Amino acid sequence: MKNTVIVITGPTASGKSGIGIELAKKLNGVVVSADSMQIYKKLDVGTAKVTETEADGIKHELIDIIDYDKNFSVSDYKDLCYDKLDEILEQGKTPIIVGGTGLYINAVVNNMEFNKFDEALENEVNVKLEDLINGKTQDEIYELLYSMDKEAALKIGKGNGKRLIRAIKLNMLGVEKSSIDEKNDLWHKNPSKYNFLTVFLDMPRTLLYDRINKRVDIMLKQGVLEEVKMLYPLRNEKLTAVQAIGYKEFFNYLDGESSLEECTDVLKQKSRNYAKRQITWFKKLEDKLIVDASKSKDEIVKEIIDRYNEESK
RNA sequence: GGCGCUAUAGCCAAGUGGUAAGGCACGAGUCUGCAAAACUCUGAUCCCCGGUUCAAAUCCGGGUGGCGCCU
Repeated sequence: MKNTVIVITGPTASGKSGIGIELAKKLNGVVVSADSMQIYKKLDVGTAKVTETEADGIKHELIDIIDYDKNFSVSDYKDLCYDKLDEILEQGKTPIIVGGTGLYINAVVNNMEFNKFDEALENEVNVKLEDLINGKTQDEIYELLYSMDKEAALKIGKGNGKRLIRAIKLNMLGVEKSSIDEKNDLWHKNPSKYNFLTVFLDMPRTLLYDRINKRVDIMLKQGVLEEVKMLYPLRNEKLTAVQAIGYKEFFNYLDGESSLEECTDVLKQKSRNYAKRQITWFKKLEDKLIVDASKSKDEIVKEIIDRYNEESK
């Protein structure tokens, strides 16, 4: 019989962390984070990491696993996550995945399979790709992909440079993106060795936006700016951590171009925008338990545990 | 009280006679290795009334609201 793994998702500020901890207390659980920014060390306040007090003795995995000047990918995440799940299950504990990164959740829940490439080959391709793309306009890059893999180009569209380049790279590595897409629909559930109980914490949009705004104010009081200053020297590097919401919005303030208040408003705005994108993602998850996150923590936890007991019978 | 300026989508805003640019927000959505990223889609007949004209957001008169100045 498959082990049941609880997955708590929801937009930023919907209360995921707190629910995860409560569940872990009741189910002898360990929290496994599914957050593309909390994996970075030292980005604490801005990414709303759980504090030691909040964790209250509950172990959290896949947080602080990498330096912020390094890059990381979904594929890495999925492998690490499955390892952790096994480790926790072996100890007879309950793994509880908690996080808001849609792609990461999807990779785990739908057991997405990523191609493995030889590292040397990949490095070689990276260099060639650089030459190939250098100086080209986006339209030209689109044409290039169109000549290699028409279907993929049409699907991605002219505007999305990032994905066009990725598809070209895949092609150079000997894989047609369009053929992968055919085989592995992003939303197709590949069976995995786990039974996932996916929970989506939902609440009225206005309430959520209000909570987000308030949380930003709290982050400021907790000293995000210190972390912003730490990241500031790296602002022009191509690093994942630099794009985290909660930091880049204050770079203009440090440059002296905007006031602190203006930057704070921008951050609130960006956080709200992000929450909306997250919701779009989670709405599409299959077989999920939708819980009204504006209810009390106890009620929410009870609802989830009832369902959990039912599923793990 | 007088004089001047102004009134375009939720907000900012272009357009000064031929039938409403753009940006942001909101909403909807895409997503297979940077994903807290990147990208796509979606909205108004132009404050009100009257006039001039084949034709007005665009000109004229009046009204109303806002802004500024003056006494």
